[in-house]
Amino acid sequence: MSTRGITKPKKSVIDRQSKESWLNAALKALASGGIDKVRVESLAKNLGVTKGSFYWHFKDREQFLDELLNFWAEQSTQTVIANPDYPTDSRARVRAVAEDIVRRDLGGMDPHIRSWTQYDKRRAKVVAVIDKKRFEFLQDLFAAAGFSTSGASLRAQSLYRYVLGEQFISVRESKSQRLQRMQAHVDLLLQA
Amino acid sequence: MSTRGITKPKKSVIDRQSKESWLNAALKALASGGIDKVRVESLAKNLGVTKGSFYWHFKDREQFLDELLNFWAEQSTQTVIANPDYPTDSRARVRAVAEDIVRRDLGGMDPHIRSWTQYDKRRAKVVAVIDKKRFEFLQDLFAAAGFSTSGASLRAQSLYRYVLGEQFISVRESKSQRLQRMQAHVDLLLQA
DNA sequence: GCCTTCCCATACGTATGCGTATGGAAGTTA
DNA sequence: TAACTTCCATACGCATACGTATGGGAAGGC
Repeated sequence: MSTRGITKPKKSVIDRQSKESWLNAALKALASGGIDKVRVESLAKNLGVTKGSFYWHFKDREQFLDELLNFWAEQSTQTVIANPDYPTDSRARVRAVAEDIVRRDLGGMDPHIRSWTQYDKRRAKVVAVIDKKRFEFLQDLFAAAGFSTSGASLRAQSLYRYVLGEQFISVRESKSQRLQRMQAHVDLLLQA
Repeated sequence: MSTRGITKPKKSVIDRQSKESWLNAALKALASGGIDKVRVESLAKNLGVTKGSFYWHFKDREQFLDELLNFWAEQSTQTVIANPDYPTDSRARVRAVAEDIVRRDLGGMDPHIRSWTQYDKRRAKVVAVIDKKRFEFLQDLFAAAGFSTSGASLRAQSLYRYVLGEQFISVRESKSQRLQRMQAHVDLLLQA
């Protein structure tokens, strides 16, 4: 995976960049101003190096953006599926997950990722895989809460669209407001 | 508004462009590949003219994009608020509107507009105004269906986020599937 | 038929950003 | 310490796209 092999981190006097530092800088730039702000010379400036470093670590910008997308995808699945201890009660679990999504702002990178990848079929497929994983996770939650397959599917879709849609609303509410809305929404989904 | 005054359309032999033809071409380009595909020389090629035309009609690209956003905003409010004959029964009206959103693909331009404007505070405000109008429209619908102010607000938010979220899901379903899901979702919202 | 206005073509200057070539400094190994 | 590897700086060529300057053709008024 890494070009550096399995050698130790190499603490050096001057700043040396790794692939990860470039990718993290890119994620930050992406979140701040979209994919248009992810420019090699701009990132280099932020990192305090020059393009020379970039083109040593990566072939070109295209390949770099591919790695960036995978970078997000890996983080994304980790934070959703592999998660801390949720309640054992199935309905309480649904609520806990929903609240966690708002509280820890999971999916906060989504609008930036989707705004970028929606016009690129190949990259959109990567996002589609994430969508599928997340959806199935939610569906299982609702299924465990006693809903039928179709009922759980409907509610999972509804919840997922709710989360996605929230990210794109231009008038952003406070976190507490969003949390309250989410709770009310989940109540609606769970009641029948 | 227009630079051409109130003179007649002037049918001429060769192709002459109006502001509207540029804006329509821009909307098409925007939908096809995002704001990055809205380039003056590219649009000119599509219209069969050169940049000379563009810079006669518009000051520069920035001002053009402002007009483009307003162009969308006007169309957007027209199609949502001023609408055909919906049922008089309040609950049936909610359903009809929801179905209409899917069927006529209202909000189909939204992902392109939002992906573009989300990093621009000034332009995001324009979108926020549209959000507000749409939301109040939906809230009134639910309020008329017998829900309290907060209950109608919650349901309007839920429905709006659902619609917004749907546009950004990478795995696009068929229109009939989406229609079915929407109906089920509205049923959930209306039942309590 | 001429002149004015409207609308566009052409050519140019400039800025940005990608990718490459090459040299060199820091760290590693022998 | 000499050779070698790793990582980056510098300088350059090139493509894209904006905006401007200028000229000119077409349509309508006189």
